[in-house]
Amino acid sequence: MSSALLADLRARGLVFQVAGEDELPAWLDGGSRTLYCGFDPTADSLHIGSLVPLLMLRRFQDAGHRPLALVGGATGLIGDPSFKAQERQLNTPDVVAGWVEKLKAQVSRFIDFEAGERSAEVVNNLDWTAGMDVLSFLRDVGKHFSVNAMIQKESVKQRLEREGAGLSYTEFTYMILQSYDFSELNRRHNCSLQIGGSDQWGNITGGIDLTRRVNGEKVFGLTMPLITKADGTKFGKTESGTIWLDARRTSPYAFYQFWLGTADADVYRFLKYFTFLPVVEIDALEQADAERSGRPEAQAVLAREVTRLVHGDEGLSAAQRITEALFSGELGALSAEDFAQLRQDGLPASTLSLSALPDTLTQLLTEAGMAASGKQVKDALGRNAVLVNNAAVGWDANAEPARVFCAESALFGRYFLVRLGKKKYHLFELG
RNA sequence: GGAGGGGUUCCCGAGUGGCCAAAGGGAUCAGACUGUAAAUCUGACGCGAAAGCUUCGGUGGUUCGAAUCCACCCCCCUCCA
Repeated sequence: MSSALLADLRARGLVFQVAGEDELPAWLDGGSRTLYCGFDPTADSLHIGSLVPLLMLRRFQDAGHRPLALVGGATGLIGDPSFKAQERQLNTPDVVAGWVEKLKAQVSRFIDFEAGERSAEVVNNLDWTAGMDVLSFLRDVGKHFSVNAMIQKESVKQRLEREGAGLSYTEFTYMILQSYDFSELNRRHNCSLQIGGSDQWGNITGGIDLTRRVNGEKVFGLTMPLITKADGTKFGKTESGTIWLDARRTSPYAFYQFWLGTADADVYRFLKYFTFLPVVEIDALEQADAERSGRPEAQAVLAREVTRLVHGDEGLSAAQRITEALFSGELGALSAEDFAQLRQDGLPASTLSLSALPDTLTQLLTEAGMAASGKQVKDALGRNAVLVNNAAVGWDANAEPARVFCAESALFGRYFLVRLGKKKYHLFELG
């Protein structure tokens, strides 16, 4: 059963490095095992960078194992230096504690807590570090670590070698804390496998070594590859910033759109990473797309699957509803109820008062958040890239917002759907 | 504690008295071409509709004029102790 899991993970390209490679398949096949992955609270929500590990926990659970999601209430107070170019600023304990609670809830949506023996659990490393005193830490944990070995780790090397950067003792200690987590989870929960992103390799092997020394236990590690894009730009960022898992930060519609915009060169790989679709199905889809000319179907499948995983069926249908309405080019087909629904569904929207319009369109659209500055709106207006209810508006109208936004041209007497560029929409409702 | 090197517009990085709102690259935004893809080409890119206003770690100073010179302060890095 479980060596089948490993084979599938490999086929998906999800296995980057394995510690204990020779024995891992047999160990997994030998029964229901406990594994963990850590998520540090660096914000009040995880972003899609955490999606691969989260789904990985689920993949293991579906294969009969027991996942622990560790939320780093302690490590989040320290900051992981791994492959970070600079020292990070510390957040206050109460802020981190608040984020821990948010992440707990978020993480919980991806794993099953009602699965009998393989039921998932959320743990917090603050539980076993908060009460520890410095001397115990130094004598019982720190003594097992060789600084000579620690400074050899790739993850901190650039910080140690690079001119203009540095590494505080605090962040340097991060590795020890995370290693201690592994040994504690091994002791408390018989957890014997840690998974994480490839940047976590140094921390994971540190934990493996410590667990062997203090518990005398052989434990395993597995890392997933860094998600890259074919064009070399960073995955997970877009014009409007990070793609978050929290619907309040990134609406299901924006989330769906993000995946829909995946490049052809990346989409089949992403399907393997981010969905539970069988590899053979994905390969078949790739084949079909290649044989057909024109637009591939893969992006739509990817967007649908991932949006459903993160936002559920409701989030998905809201996202699809908006997408359909906006990109079908048939605004006329929308009813007044549809507009109300779009706003409900998370289409960026705001209320407009005809009697209190700003002096210029640039002001109006900038304030609505459609562009970062008036210059961008100006540029768009000058290129006929602003459409109000599907009618192009030119730069000459900039000083006369009242001409564009008048009661007569409002759809259903109250709606203005403004499009800036190809993809940015904003709904104004008279109020 | 000592010596040296740094802090420039989102990032990297030029700029050492006026020609600097500040080269170049990246990112980003818009246009063309397309398939809400990529690549390519074009334009924008401190704020402002404009007049104009505000920037080069901070505070003062020199000067007709300072990112550039001076003083003090803050922060970072390297080496020595």
